[in-house]
Amino acid sequence: MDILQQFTEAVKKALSVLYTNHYAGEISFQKTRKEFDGEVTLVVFPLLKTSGKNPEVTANDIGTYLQQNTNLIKKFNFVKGFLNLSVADSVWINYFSAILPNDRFSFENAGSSGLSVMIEYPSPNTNKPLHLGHLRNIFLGSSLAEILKARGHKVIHACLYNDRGTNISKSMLAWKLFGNGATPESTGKKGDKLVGDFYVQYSTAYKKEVEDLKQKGLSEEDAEKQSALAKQVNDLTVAWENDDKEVRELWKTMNNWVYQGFDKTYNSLGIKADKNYYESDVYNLGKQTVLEGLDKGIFYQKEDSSVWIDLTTDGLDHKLVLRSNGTSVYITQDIATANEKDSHFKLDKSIYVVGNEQDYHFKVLFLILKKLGRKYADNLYHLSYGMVELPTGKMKSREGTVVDADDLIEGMIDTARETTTELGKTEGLTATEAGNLYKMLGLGALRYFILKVDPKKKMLFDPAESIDFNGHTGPFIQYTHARIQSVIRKSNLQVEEIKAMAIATDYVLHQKEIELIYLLSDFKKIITEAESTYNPALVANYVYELAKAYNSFYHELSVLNADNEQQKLFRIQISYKCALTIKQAMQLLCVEVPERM
RNA sequence: GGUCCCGUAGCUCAGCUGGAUAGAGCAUCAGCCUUCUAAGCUGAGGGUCUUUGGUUCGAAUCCAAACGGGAUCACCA
Repeated sequence: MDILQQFTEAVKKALSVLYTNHYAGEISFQKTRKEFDGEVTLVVFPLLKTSGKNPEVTANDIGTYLQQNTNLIKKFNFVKGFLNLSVADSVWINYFSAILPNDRFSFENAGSSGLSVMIEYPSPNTNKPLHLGHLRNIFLGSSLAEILKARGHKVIHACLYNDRGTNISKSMLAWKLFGNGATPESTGKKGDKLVGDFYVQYSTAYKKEVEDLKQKGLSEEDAEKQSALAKQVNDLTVAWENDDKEVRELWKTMNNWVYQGFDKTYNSLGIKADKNYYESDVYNLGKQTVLEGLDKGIFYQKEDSSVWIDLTTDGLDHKLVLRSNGTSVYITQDIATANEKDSHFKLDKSIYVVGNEQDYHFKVLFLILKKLGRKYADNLYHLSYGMVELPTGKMKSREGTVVDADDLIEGMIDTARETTTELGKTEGLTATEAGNLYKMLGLGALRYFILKVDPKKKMLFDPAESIDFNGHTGPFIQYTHARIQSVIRKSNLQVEEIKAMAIATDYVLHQKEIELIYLLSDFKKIITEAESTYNPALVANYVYELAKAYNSFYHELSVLNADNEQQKLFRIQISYKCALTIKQAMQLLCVEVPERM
C-alpha cells in the first residue's frame, strides 16, 4: 500500500479515537521541509475544529497516538501546527520491496484500460519545412502518447495535413514564376526546404509589389487588393478547386516533395502517424453537416447565402461556417475531420495538440459539435501550448525568422559529438555506437529542454545560446542513468537476482536512502497527474529531482564498498530501481538513456 | 474595444487544488577526482513572487482592479 495512504488511514483512526467531533475533510500531507526533522508533515490547522484544542496540543495528541498505536513512525516533533513525522524504516522498506520487482511504472495493474485515445499532431501546412514550433508540438504529442500508453490506453497517432489553399498556392505560383523547373533532385535541396524557399520568394515579391503600388499613391488596402500576384494565387486556388489538371499535377508533385522532406525529419525524431488525414480529402465534406445544422436551426443563412452560427449566448461571436459561394472555411473542414475520426475509430478521447493561438477556434469548434448533438463532442480536448519565441519575438516563416527543425537537430547532435569527444568518453565505442550516443544525447538535450517547460507557457529560445548539457538537462539525467548502470555492471549481478534478493526488515536506513525511496514512491502519482493535466513537464521535473537525489546519494555513500554485504545489496537494489525509474520516466518523454556515456 | 493567456533571483524555469524562513539550473565566487563515470558533488552570494486592495488563523498560490507583455476576435489557415 502507498505510504501516504497508510498515514491517511492511521490519522483518520486517530481522530475518531481521540475526539468526539467527526472530521469530514481530507487529510493532506506534505513533504517535511528540510530544516525540520522528519519526512511527512501533517498540517493540523484544518483539524482544530474537530479537536477543539490549540495547534500544539492537537499535533502532540496525534503524534503520540501514532507513536503508541501504529508502527508507522519512529518519532515525531511539532512546530506550531505542523506535525513532523519520521517514518519508520520498516515502512520504507516494505514499500520498496513491493515496488522493486514492478516493471510497469509502479502501477499495480497496468494492464489495458480498454480506452482508445487519438492524439493529433503536428498537422503542418505543406508549404514550408518544420520549425522549432513544430518540434514543441511533436515533443508534446509524442510524449503525451507515451504517458497515455503507460496508463494502459490504446493510442492512435493522427496527423492532419493542411495540404491545399492559399498558402500552397503561393508556393506553387512562385515555383511557376521563378522556379525554372527546379526539383529537389536538380537543386539537391530537401523537398520541404525547396517548397518553403518558394513560399518565402512569393512573400518577398508580393511585399515588393505592394510597396511599389503604394509608391504610386495607393493606400495599403488598395495596393493589396490590386496586387497581381495575389490575384494569381487566388486563381490557382480556384483552378485547384475546379480540378484543373495541370494545377492538380503541380500541386501533387510539390506536396510529394514536402512529404518526402517531412518523412526525413520524422525519421530523425522517430515519429510515425497511424492515420493521416488530408484537408484536400475532407475540405468539402463539412458542407453536408452544415446543411444538416441549417435544417435543425442551429445555423442560419444570410441573404448572400453564407451560413453562420450565433454563439453570442455562449459569450462568443457569430461565426461563418460556409461562404456565400458555398465553399468551406477552416472550421467547416475541422467539423468534417472530427466526424471522420469518429466514424473511423471508436474513440474515448480525442486530443488535438495545437498552439494556443487557436484557443478561440477550438472553443468554437467544440461548441458547434456539441450543438450539432455529436456524442463525441464531450471527449474532445485541445492541448493548447504556448508559442516558442526568439529574443527578437515571434518566429515568422514568411520573413524567414524561423529556427529550422533539421538544422537544430543536426546542431544538437554535433554539439553532443564535440562534448563527448572533449570529455574523452568515446573510448571503447564502435563508430555506430558512438553515432547512436551522439544522437541520443543531442535529441535528449533538445527534447528535455522543451518538455521541462509547462506546455501552457510560452517559452524562449535563444539561438545564440546553445542548449546546455549540464545542470537541469536531458544529458544530466542520461548521465546519471549511465553512471548507475556502471555500478550495476560492476556488481556482477543480474537484474533478476537484484529483484529477487530479500531485504532484512531490521535494516537501518540512511537519510539519503530514505530520500530516494520517498522520491520513487512519487512516480505513480506523477504519471497519473501528468495524464490528467496533459502535462509531460511534470514527468520531466520529477525525473530531474530523482537523478539529482541519486547523484547526491552516490557521492555521500558507497554502493559497492558499503560497510557490509546487506547494505551493499540493498544499495544495489536502490540503484537499480532508480535507474529503471529514470529510464521509464525518460521513455515517457521519448528520450532514450544510454548504458554508458 | 471584447475575450483569453502570462508577469517569481542578472538569465531560463519550478512551486500555484492556500500552510513553516519562496526553490532549481545557468552565470559569478570558493572547495572536492590515488575510492563505484567530475556531463558529477558540496558551499556562498543573489528575491518588494509587477502593484494595490480583498477573503483567511495563514496568500507567490484564491478574488477584484491597475500596470506591463502576448494571443485572438477574417467569406485566411
